Amino acid sequence: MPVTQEDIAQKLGVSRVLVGYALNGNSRGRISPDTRRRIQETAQQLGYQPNQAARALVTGRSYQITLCLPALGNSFYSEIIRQFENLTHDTPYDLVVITTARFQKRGGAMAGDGTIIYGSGSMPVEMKSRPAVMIRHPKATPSADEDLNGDTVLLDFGDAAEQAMEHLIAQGFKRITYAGPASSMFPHEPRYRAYGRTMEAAGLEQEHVPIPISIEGRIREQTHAHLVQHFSAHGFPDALFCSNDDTAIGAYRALREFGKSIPDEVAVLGCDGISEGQDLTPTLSSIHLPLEEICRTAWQMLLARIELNETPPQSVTCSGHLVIRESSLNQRSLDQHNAVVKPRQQTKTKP
Amino acid sequence: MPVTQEDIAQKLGVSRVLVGYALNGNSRGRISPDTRRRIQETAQQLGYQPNQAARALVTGRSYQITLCLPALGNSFYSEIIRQFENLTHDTPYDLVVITTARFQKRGGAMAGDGTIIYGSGSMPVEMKSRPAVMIRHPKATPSADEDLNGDTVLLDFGDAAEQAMEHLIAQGFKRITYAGPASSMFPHEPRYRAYGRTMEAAGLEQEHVPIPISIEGRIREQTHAHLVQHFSAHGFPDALFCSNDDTAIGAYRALREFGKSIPDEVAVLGCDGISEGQDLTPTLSSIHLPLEEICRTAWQMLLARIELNETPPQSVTCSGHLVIRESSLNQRSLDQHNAVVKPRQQTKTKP
DNA sequence: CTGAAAGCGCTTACAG
DNA sequence: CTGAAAGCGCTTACAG
Repeated sequence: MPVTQEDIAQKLGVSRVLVGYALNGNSRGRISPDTRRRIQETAQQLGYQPNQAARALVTGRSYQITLCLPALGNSFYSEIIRQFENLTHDTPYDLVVITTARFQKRGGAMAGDGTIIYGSGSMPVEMKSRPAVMIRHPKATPSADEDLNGDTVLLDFGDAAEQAMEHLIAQGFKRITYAGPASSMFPHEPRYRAYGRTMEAAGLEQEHVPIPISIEGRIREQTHAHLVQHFSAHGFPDALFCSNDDTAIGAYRALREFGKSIPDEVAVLGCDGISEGQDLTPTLSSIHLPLEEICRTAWQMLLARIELNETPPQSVTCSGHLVIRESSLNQRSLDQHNAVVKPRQQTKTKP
Repeated sequence: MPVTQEDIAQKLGVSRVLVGYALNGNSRGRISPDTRRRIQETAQQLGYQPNQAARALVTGRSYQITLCLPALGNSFYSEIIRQFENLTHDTPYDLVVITTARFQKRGGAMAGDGTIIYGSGSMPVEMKSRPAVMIRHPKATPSADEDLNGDTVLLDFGDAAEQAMEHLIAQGFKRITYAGPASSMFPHEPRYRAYGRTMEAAGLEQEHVPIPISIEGRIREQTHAHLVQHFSAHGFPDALFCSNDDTAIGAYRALREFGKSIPDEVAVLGCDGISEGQDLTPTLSSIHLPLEEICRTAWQMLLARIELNETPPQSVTCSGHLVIRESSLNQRSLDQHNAVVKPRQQTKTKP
């Protein structure tokens, strides 16, 4: 059985309240230094650990923040966990990581002082009374976004997605395919919309490949499997515009399996800007999200909400920006790019 | 203010205990179906959420498992989180993710029902009384490993590391360098030891590159920076034996920057077997850890320990195995490998 | 079928 | 400088 303050009090023959004061130390001069020392020593020696549940019950604070993610099969989510873990560093908060599915099954009944929800859905009703902030993409309709029901960090891919598509078109690619989870294919979705508009403006034919994603698995594996089938049946596009980087990586796998080289035969452009992109060959062009800023903003909003629940719900928008690397370039651009970025590689001698 | 059972009881004019019974449902026929229904409806309508702290205090169970990791800057740790997240699926447990540094600062005072600690250190004294399992590498001395002070999943790289080194030597590489965090360089460390023994047996000169790692950063970035300096000063080895895959990926970056092609000019072999390895070019040879098995074993040990604290501490060993992909092959092996693994790529036409 | 009581371990205001 | 009391919200045995 764990040691309690009571145990320490009995052993020392003092009241159990005194022990509490001595251990927490916030009692200006109420306790003689000697008594305090004796109590602390005994606590140490008995291996006393405060019961967090009891403390949370009486203070109303657990010092836990729940981080609710759609799944863990996408690298991007790992980077989010890492960001929030960093943000806890100089705070007393711990991170409880949970999937959206479980969170909903639980009806939002969490032990934490607040919740950060990443996802495209809307805030669960249960959360409205508790501190929470959503990080999400725009909803199906613009009007739905106006309906703020809590603090929100809105992810905006719109401009960057247009730029990405214009870049692809400027490279001379004609058959450009949009690939991604089916959930990223609805009219108001910024990437989907940018794709549709630019393709139409350029007079090009659209081609959508919705990837069936099961939430337990890894996106890149599911994408790989699906694209292999798709390519077999429909041949290869000039370029692939992927709604996230894991999809793009799945596409790399599939294309490599067919012996198609990237980007000369098929160009690929991703979205999210996971750091793994720069370790791929070729390096992955992508729409980068300012992840550090996004997470820091959400964190600060949540902490403010926990401290004082007065202010009206806020919404902050964070925009992605296009980062062009190798995977989306035509042959000429690629040569130029290499001349600038990798002068040393030019001197490489093939055996 | 959150709604309590008391609020429901008052609104309905029943005792507050009755509400508790009605809501938890484990009172065989003690409550009339009608009353129960009314209570449940009111709870719903008031937005009642059980107070987890109160529940934990009285039951002595928080249904939280603390997962303690050295840091989050290594991809391998993300895969570990993912494994444990999967393991929680059909259980009532949530995962609290915490770094070792914080865990120690806290003196191990965690809210959870049990703790899983990944790392090479020893079990903190404070944990000995509470359910915990360590996943770790062998310690500095074999005798220290005998001293079981808790349930342990021991990671064994020994045989696989010998095989890896023999493979590298068989490929004809002479100057083989051992690179990795300084923490992976002590005499009894299986990889370090295997390296030393095989190099000595082959009459080759040893070369160690300890990478200075700060725990907040990402291993691959720190490795990259350090290896660029190292290569500038000492030139290039024939092969790099890295004590983890993130180090290997950092090496990829550095080598690429010098225009060195892998594996023809410098071969690379990693350790851990993160899934990202197969998306690299060339695909990464590595010592794969059976991560799913490791985590499942730790999870089951911990759950058993939480349910019944009787059995003596157990230790299970999980062994890594060598997976040879492209990055560690000499030119001839690589050609053979490609002929077998990627027949379609042979027909690829370079523009 | 229902109610009143005890207690989990802690913190915090209050009285000496 | 120290002690006794109240109460956080819940669960669980027990008495009607």
